[in-house]
Amino acid sequence: MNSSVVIGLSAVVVAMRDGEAVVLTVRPHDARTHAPSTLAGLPFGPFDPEGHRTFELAMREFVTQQTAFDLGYVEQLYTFGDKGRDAPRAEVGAGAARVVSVGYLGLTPTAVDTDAPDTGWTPWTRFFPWEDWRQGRPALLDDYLAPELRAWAGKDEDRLARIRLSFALDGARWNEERVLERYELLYEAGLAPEAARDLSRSLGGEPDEPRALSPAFGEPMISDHRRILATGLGRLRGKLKYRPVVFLLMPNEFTLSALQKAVEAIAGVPLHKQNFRRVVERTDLVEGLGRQDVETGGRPAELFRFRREVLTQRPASGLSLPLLRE
Amino acid sequence: MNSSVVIGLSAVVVAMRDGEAVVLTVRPHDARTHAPSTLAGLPFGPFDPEGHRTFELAMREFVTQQTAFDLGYVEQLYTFGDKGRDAPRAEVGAGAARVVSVGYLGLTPTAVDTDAPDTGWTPWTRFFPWEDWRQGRPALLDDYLAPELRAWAGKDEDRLARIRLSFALDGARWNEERVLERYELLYEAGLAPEAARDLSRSLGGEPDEPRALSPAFGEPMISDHRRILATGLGRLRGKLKYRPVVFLLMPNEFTLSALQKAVEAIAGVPLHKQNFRRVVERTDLVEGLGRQDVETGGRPAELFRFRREVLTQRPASGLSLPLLRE
DNA sequence: TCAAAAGTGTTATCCTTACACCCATGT
DNA sequence: ACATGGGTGTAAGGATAACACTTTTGA
Repeated sequence: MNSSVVIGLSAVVVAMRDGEAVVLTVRPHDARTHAPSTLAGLPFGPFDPEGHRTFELAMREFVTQQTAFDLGYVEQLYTFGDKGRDAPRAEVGAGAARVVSVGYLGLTPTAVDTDAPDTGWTPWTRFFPWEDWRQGRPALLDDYLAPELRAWAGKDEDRLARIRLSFALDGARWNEERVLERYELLYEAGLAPEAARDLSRSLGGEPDEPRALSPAFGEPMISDHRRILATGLGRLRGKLKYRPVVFLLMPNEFTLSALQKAVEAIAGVPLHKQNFRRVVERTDLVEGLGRQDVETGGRPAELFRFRREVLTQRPASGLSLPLLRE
Repeated sequence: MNSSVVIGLSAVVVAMRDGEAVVLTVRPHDARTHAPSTLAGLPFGPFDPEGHRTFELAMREFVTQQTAFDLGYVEQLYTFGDKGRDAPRAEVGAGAARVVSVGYLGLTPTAVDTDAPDTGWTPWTRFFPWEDWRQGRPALLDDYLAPELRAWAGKDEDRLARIRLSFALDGARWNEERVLERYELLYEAGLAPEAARDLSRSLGGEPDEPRALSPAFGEPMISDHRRILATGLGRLRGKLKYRPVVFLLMPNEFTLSALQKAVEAIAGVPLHKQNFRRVVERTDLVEGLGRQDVETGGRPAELFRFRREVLTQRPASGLSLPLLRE
């Protein structure tokens, strides 16, 4: 049989929904039983070398098909080609082909519900609960992750150093961008259910009963989708700081608090209110509209809009993150 | 015939050689005539879905095979899949397959000559002369590129804005990171010989006699290799600022001037000597060795080494670029 | 002694951080 | 009136940018 390569495209589509950052997820149906998968996945599909002129066009087509949803901003994330972590065959439906996944990041201001079945918006915190530091250092980090990671590392100094740096143990500073590094460590340590699954599949045996893991380790996803999601979140967190991408997630008019909430929801850290305002105003990226928001409580807030013009005028950087000390 | 996908891997391998930044290039032989190509290319090869476990391992194997050279640091750049810009079939040797190229960036401190035939180190300035602002704004920008680009844009305001921003026309500030954007604009405008070649190939005709272009437009490369190179240079320029990657290009011991020369050669901009020193010293990334360099002229300089330790201790950012005003 | 490159010192300015306080609305 | 969230002012500290100057070598 002629072994070949199949390219799978997956999308991390991010939006804001009442103050929370959410990703578009699907529950694909099993080829035999037609039951929807118990695990969530990202919208995905095979790339057709005949029909599709570029990856990006193919991407947009899939997402619209599967989710009845039109993508706005799109960028390529990474291409994964490791053996043993490819998408299950059934999902792509091509004989004995090796699957290579190209991940994409999409941002949209409208988290509209779709009629498409088994499609919905899920907060990313479900998949990476340890990444949310908005209420301070998450307790589950020290209670669940750290002990297991330390047990895995044993006396291996290299592993210990990686754990400390990635997960901010022993006084190391939290770096919110290293989402992928952290997920990969958990995977390597066998603390992601995906790891056991991939291993048993590559050995050709029946799937192991996955070790019972606390919800602290996050909800697993289909195939290598959690890895792609980690890549997307990390990229987005980095990009926030040097490109005005938050605005792609905001409606046309928004308050500064809503903007701050959005940045916090993505970056997963609490920000200093006054200093955040200053940062935003100094950059000239927004413009007050003079009008005010109908309130939820407290003094009404002024509405602002993103000054799209800046994009065509100067290189426009993003927003620095003025952290709020605990 | 069963149309399929072939994955091509290409490497942008960068090193320093007497103060210049150089990339590893090959001149592949024609399948029929066996004559080496007149155009330079990057080291590349097809990915074997059977034999290779990961892209990165495959990469390292190719580069070593083709150039008798071992890679150090490696990172993935981007995956290109556009129809019409794939590698010519002969190069990869697979029937009617669609070629997708995965580009990689490699950094090495030793620009050793290899015995491998038709392999060598080429300064990147040959391919992107407009990217070198070390001697001030390059004259060829205003003399050759700008007029042609403006002619192409005509009255199209969107194109004009892109040109102005990318190429720093009409008072816009030069942003050294946007290497790919600039190359893509030149390609789109038909000012890269590759564009005419790709167009004639996709129309199935005989290759057009490429329009005679001044050397100001840079030396073309095989396939989409100049695009991959542009991606690599842009990525490296960005990375300089937030990761200590320059040190991967330096020998174990170096002077601060040599370090500055290296940063300047990569970033393509002149830096302010005193302020550069301050930046380097403040970051604690280097350590004086007390010993001095045997000189080429002038006062001997102290030798420094990169403090590798920092990498395992804290997140370690790169070096800011204290620009030297003209 | 002079050119060339290494290396030091100092200042103004701007950005970040931190703290304290006032304002407008709903209940 | 008071709780809630919106919004302002200001001062300290650190980083950057710009300037001028001294030191050590080889020719």
